Amino acid sequence: MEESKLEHQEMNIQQFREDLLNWFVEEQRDLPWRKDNQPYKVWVSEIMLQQTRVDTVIPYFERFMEEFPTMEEFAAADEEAVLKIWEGLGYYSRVRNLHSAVKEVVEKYNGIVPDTPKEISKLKGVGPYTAGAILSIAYGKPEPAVDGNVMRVLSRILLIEADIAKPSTRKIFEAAVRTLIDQSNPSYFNQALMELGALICTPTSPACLLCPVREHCQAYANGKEQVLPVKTRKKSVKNISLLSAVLKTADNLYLIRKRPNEGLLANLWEFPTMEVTVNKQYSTQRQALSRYLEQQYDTEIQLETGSFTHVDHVFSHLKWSMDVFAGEIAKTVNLQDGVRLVTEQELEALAFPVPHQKIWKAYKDTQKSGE
DNA sequence: AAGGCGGGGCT
DNA sequence: AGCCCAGCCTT
Repeated sequence: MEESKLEHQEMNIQQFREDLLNWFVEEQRDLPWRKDNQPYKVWVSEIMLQQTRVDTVIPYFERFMEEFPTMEEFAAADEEAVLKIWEGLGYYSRVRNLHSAVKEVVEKYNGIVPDTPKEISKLKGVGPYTAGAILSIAYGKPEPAVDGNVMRVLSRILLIEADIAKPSTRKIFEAAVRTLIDQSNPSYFNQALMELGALICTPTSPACLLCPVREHCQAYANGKEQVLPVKTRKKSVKNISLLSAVLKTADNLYLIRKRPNEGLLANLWEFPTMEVTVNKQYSTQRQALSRYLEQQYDTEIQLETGSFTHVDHVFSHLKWSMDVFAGEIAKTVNLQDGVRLVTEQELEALAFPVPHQKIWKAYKDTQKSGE
């Protein structure tokens, strides 16, 4: 910051705002959450957009608003419905926190989303970025909304070389935004910075020749747009080998279980699964899975000889490598808490993480081709 | 400050 | 095979 044009007052801030906003007025994308600025809609869209691309979010946002048009209706929903609407979107704690926070707004704030940084930041799942986004977009308040786009764009325009992977760096950019932000239209100013990051000032090969604020960009002037922002990289993911089973009773019911209420994929449903710690022989794996299932569910199980599918799935911090067996439950199951026997229709109405959706799809494909 | 927490689409 | 994405929470 010390060496930036911003502090030396060399930058024409008025002209920068005007160029940025004029571009946004002309070029902004037609997105479903831009039809109006209702705080509830802005809120839902901002939660969905955390670490998630616009194109991915669009259909989820449409379905969400169709199912839960008001905060009151969302607040009244049960958790299964809440998880189902989020199924496949990832980072499921987002929707658990959103549900909790919307209930709080309905109960304690008379259904009005708070409009101050202090109050809105207390809501679960509303961090510095989301607070600023809601306050500026829904309420027109001149608060910074610094996300990955904004840090990338401003690191280039202002030639800021701080490592954007560090949590503390965000404060530098918030300070910059407080100086730059257009007081008469903070909503468009914040959205324009993000839109510019998404459409022009992209992570690799930014389209500088099309950039509306190229004349204000210090990185472009110094040929540094390709080396900014500075970002240290994270280490690679851990591999985990799993064995799963699609188990069916003679009555065509499937055995599923609910994951623990915290941690990875909390409260989502899955097919019974065990982790394998060592690389064992094929038949031994099948035996290990069989023993695990019979002990776990106090029943007798006949697994088919070979696994019918293999599923690889990469998360942000680990990788699942799953071998999946089909089997029949020979005896009555002792149903513990969080374990259910369900029909196909019931199964498909519950929320499953994508790797287990892949298993189900592969299973149904084998049923189809096997007939 | 560092790591957990999804999933998909680029390069 | 990484990297990135309209981040937040816990430790």
